Amino acid sequence: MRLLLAEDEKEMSNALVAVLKHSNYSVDAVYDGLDAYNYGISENYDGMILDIMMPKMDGIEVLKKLREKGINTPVLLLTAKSQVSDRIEGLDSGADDYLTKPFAMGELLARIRAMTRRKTEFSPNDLTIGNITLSRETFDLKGPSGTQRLGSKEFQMLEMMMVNKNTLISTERFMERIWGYDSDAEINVVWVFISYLRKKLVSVGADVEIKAARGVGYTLAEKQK
Amino acid sequence: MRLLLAEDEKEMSNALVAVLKHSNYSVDAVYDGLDAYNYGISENYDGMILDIMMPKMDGIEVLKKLREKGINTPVLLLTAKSQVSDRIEGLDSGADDYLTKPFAMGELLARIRAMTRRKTEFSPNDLTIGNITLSRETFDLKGPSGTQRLGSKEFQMLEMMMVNKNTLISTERFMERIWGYDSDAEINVVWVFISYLRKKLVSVGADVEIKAARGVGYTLAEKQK
DNA sequence: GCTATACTTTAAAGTAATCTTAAAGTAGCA
DNA sequence: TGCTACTTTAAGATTACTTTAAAGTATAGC
Repeated sequence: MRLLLAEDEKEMSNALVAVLKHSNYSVDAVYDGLDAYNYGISENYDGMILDIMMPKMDGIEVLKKLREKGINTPVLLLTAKSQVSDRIEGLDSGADDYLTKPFAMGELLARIRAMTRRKTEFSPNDLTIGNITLSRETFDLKGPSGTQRLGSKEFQMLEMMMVNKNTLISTERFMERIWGYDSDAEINVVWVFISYLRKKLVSVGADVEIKAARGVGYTLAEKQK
Repeated sequence: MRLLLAEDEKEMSNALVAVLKHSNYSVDAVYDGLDAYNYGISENYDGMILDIMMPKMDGIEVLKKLREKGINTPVLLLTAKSQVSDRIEGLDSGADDYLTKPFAMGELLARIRAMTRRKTEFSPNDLTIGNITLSRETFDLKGPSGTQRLGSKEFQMLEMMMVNKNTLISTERFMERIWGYDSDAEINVVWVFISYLRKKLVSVGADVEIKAARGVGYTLAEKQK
């Protein structure tokens, strides 16, 4: 799960990023409303956390503009004021939830889970292609000859490929979506995980394979016989 | 037993929390309808006490929305008015009971007991999975090679896992449901109790085991042979 | 009200899974 | 043939979980 966090107070932001990463989210942090909008419009996120008070453009404004553009990523608003008017305006503008500062981290996590769950409720819990099934709940990859538990990175990569079956996914897209813009991981990480995935696919007896497209990226497709 | 109390008058709320905690309930207190809804939807409670007159969303509205979402936690409504119309609407909306202010604490406690009993009446007294049985009455865990008495925390954790056999339960969910939102216990408490439980499962000769899903949570499942 | 006991929590040290990097090997293509 | 892009392996660093021990709290029986 990839989240965008827009919060201008550095300390607050850093603390939140730490907690969110710990809870298995990939997080991109931005520090003003303009960046929030620019990042948000990429549709690379499963959820966004927007502070209302921010330089350049306030959170409600960002939200309105994104909704105008047809971006319906779930949004959780953070507000320092507990004023009802702000909240109502936020919810009217298409926010999915809001939280008043100060708040407990546990509550934030619960709200994020609820928010993204509502969204993903209709997307199936198990992905199936050929003779393999990937559980979004347990990260288990099942095939005719066994089950393998995938790590978080392996899971995210395979999930992307299964959702976009037969479609080419560029190495950069993997990096952006899974490691985030600000990651300094080498490109070669993607190659390594592709290798791990192929090994696990073979070990569960999959009839699908990951094909490389030289200079471009990877595709998941059923094996030819 | 975990209760949610939604009551906007601080003094009243504090008094109720004190009495309820004294009667061995874990209590989360919220002070408006929106929070009542947000907390209630987590399904972390064995019962909810909702004041009808509350800011942002009244108790009946909260109840209706929760029932719409399929949450059937028992609800006791508190009303200052003794108007019949309110009561009828409340009961129609899926409340299990109501109480008119002012009321005696003793009566409130009795109603809560009755309400939660009705609910748990139909859930079996013994949970069985594989070759182990957990008694909800005595907190005894029985297996082929012995019996172990579980502590309250151990019991609650194992109960959750047995009810949700083969389903992953996140560490956060354990924390929320057993320790509550406002607890400041470290996450590591969960790990410690998982360890105690595993030890007791082995000692009674269980053919089920608790599997960890790194970064996510735990699952109870029958052992592979 | 004291003491023994059981239960809960914290802390810390040990273990294992996962992630990242580096480096050596292989294949496609000019 | 040689360049580049990918593949694989292995080692190290990091993180997450497991276990143990000990300190803190609550409870029951005297």
